[in-house]
Amino acid sequence: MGTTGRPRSQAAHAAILKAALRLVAKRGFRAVSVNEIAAEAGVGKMTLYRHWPNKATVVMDALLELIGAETAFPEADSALESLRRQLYLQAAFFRSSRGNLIRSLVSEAQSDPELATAFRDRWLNPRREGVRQNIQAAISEGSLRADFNIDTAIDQLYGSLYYRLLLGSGAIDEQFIEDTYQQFLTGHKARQSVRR
Amino acid sequence: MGTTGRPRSQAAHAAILKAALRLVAKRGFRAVSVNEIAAEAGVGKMTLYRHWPNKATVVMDALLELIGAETAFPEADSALESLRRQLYLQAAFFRSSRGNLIRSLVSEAQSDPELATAFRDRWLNPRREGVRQNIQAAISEGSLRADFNIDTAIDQLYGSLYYRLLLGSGAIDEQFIEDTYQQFLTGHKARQSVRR
Amino acid sequence: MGTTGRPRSQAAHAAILKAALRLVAKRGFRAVSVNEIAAEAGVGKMTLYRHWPNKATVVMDALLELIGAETAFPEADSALESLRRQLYLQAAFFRSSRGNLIRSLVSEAQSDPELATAFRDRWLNPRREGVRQNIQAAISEGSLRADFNIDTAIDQLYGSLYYRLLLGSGAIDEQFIEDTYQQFLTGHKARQSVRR
Amino acid sequence: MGTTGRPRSQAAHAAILKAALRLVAKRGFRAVSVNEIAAEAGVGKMTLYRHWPNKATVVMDALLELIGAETAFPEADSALESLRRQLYLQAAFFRSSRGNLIRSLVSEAQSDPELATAFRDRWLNPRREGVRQNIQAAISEGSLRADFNIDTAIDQLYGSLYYRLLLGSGAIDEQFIEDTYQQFLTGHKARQSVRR
DNA sequence: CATTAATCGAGACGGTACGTCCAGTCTTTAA
DNA sequence: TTAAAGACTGGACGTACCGTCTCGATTAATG
Repeated sequence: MGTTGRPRSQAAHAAILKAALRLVAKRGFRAVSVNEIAAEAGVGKMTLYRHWPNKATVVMDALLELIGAETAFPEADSALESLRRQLYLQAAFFRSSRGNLIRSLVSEAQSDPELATAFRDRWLNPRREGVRQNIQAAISEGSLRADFNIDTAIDQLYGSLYYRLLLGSGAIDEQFIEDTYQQFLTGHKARQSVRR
Repeated sequence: MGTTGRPRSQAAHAAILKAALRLVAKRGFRAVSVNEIAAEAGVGKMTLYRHWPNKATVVMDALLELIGAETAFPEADSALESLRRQLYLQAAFFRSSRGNLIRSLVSEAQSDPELATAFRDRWLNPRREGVRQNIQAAISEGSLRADFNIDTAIDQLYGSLYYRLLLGSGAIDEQFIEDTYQQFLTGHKARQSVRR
Repeated sequence: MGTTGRPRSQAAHAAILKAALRLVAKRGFRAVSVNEIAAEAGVGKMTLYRHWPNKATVVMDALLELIGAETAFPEADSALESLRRQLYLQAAFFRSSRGNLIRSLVSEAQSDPELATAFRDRWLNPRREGVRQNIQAAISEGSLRADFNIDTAIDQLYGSLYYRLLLGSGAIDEQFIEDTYQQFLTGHKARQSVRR
Repeated sequence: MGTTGRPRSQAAHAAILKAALRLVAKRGFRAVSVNEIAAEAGVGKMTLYRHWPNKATVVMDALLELIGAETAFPEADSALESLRRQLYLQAAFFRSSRGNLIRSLVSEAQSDPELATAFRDRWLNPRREGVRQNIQAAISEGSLRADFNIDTAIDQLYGSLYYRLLLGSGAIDEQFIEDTYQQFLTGHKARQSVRR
């Protein structure tokens, strides 16, 4: 009777994501074909398309499932310190070959509105939400002022990281991150003393 | 010496740039084919490929030759005011359909290192240089401090604009620009009073 | 082994041959593009190139698969009579629009050695072999002498048909065929009387 | 009358024909581009097109002007012997690399009716006329019968040469030519004794 | 001897076809 | 049923070459 071969499916799912991650991180989205991803995963092309509607979505999921946790908010003594450490984490991620996934997806999103929406909804906004909560915690802690537009602040904080990732105008190194963090702090810290 | 033979047609050159600009601004880079650009320009495909090595460089040149001057630095009473107005100008450009050229080129540059280099050398860096000179003028005028990394400051200033253009996380409206400018000012103004 | 995967579509194969035959017979080889053949067949260009390496081999196969049988040897009371009838058959074929296929292939073969070989091996030689066997049968029947070079005789017999097809120096009509046949007979018949 | 201006260069004319002959004989018509011919002749492409309307016509003229005389009728004691020697001459020409000119022109003529007409009118028919006159001389001399269709006889005589040239079914060697000549003789000689 | 006007070499032009490539869909056999 | 394999349609790409056009520079015959 016909209930065979199902457990293979999850293995295929994982293998495809892993292959996509590896190939795109190494060679970039455009240089990698769907056939290659399927072959690298030891899978038929149809299996890939049964799980995802197109190449971009595979890479999107690879990003979320395999390295989404890499940029989670680290624990720290204060909300501000947590924010700062996350900035360093994000920078390390952008510097690594995995930064290619972000570059690829942003690139494709320019001509694929659905991907753009998915990238915002599934990658960008969750991370922004984390930042927002952290900022609000810092406000509650009295470290930051309360009278600024948080969305704009987040754009200013992370915009320069994406800028350097996508435009390659400079290294995303510790000095750059520290300067960026300090600039954010200068603009938004509460009037009285803020440690560090 | 290349002094013989029929000279390259400036009319064809210009027609191709104009067609590329129009089509890419309207429909986006990927949706426009080289054939379409050539047809729209009333030109053979080989002529296009004789003038440029690929579609991306055509659009690059269209950006530089046709709208490069649009974002030049406007005159103003002070260096700071000039900087602020240029920010508004850039924002207006990004909001317009021509913003598609920037989105397209940054997108393609992710998989085309030569284009990436060309975009930095021919578009980004000249504009950054303008900003840098303006900032230095503002420092000379005593409006800004002198002890910060100018490159980093420029990335913070323009990074959020490119971020919103490419990620679509929010409108590049006047409020956003004003906030961004003020944040820059807060972080870098000279200790004593700065108007506006 | 090549036992997996979707098999090549016989329908596409047949549709391409039919389209090629129709278009080339009507308009000639050079005037027909690969795109047209594919479109007429309702097929993607890649399918055509997956089945054949170029336009010429498609037409070659169309000739062989669709009209190869048209010039088969007809039954007759004697070997000589069979030979004569085949000559008439070939002439009718050359006069028809399908003669364009032969003209096209011979034309292309002048600049395509592989095609030339294929045309000889797959079209010319099998037919020559048929003629040779027929001639040998006629020799056995005592209608023809046995002391002539058969290859040369075949060239003399069919050469003038191809000559008129390719050079257009005169009609390939019944009179011409009859004269050609009689000339062959005069030169090669057995010494004693052979009627017609 | 507009008889002023720089006269056309006879040197250029000759150089082009010579280049065309050399290149086409060596590499074939299709493999040689007009640019190459012009370059080889040390001439601009426009000069070539001012003298001839297209590539095929150049080669046609090269054939006629440079090697037309090669196949002229040789003197001989009898009309028949002259005919036979011309056959050997033609065969030698076909065997040489210059046979490529004939192959090229016949090939192109299949898709170029004007060229086909020109080839018949300027190459084929003059030679056929020579053969016809020779045959008629042989008839007058009493060596050949008078009751056959001369055009058909010519086709039979030369058809097999063109056949071997174009189809490559066998060598155009002395044996072949001799057999072909004898076959013609057998079919058309006068009833009484004919020498050789 | 200067003028004149068509020619010259060089090479860009419009147009058309070619053969390649890949995305996303479909179709077979095997398990 | 689902998987792997790979053929399918569709459409863009970049190349090649034809025959035409446009330069600045020649070159004979005319005036």
